[in-house]
Amino acid sequence: MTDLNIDIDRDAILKALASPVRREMLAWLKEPAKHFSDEHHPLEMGICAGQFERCGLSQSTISSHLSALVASGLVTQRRVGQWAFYQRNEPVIAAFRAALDDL
Amino acid sequence: MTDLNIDIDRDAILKALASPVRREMLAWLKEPAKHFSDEHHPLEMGICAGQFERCGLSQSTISSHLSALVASGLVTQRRVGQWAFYQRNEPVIAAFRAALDDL
DNA sequence: ATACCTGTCGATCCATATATCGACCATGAC
DNA sequence: GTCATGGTCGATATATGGATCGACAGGTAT
Repeated sequence: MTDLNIDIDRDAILKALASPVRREMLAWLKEPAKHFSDEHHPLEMGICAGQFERCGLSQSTISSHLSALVASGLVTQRRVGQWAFYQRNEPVIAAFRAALDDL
Repeated sequence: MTDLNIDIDRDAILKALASPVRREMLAWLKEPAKHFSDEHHPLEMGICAGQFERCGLSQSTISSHLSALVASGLVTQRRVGQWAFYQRNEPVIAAFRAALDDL
């Protein structure tokens, strides 16, 4: 089972979750196969930043949303060459959910 | 079986084979697993250009040898992002060997 | 009204692997 | 000798995805 005692940054996480766009991104990452189909990269690597352009926002806006998610710890980034792949960080998400009980 | 009637560029091929460096590169590509170990890319994609730096030549020299091999048709190039992967073009090699009988 | 924060954009910057360029040297043909 | 050719180099250019920057608009608090 996952460790719920990871130290998380509640502030950054809540700030990250404060935007509908970022919440939707996080949801997309939950089921990559359902929302993305990248013929160029296997899904196991995570979702390539460019794939998010489907949401209609500009590259720069997407990049900043993604970096907010990464900064919060909710999402991890993996760089491969010129690409950046993103995945949910489930342990952090679980720990955050657990921490909400202390509210 | 492979088709030996592919039209090949004898001139370019012989020019490519005229250099010991290029012949060695071609030989390395024959057994990728034996000569290369790239933890970053699966061997099935071919050999990444950067891997050839082991031969001690400069990047620019390597690049020009590789492009001569590609131009000759003996080798194929596959671009993936900022990388270029190379593989032997066995059908062309076979056709060339067959064509040598007409000398 | 002013100040502040967030989201957004276009433009620009950065990082990286590869490609091209210009110069030099050695060799062989003439 | 002169010339052309091929290999080599360092320096520079290219390409591309992503990151950062500066400006602007809308909302909210004071």
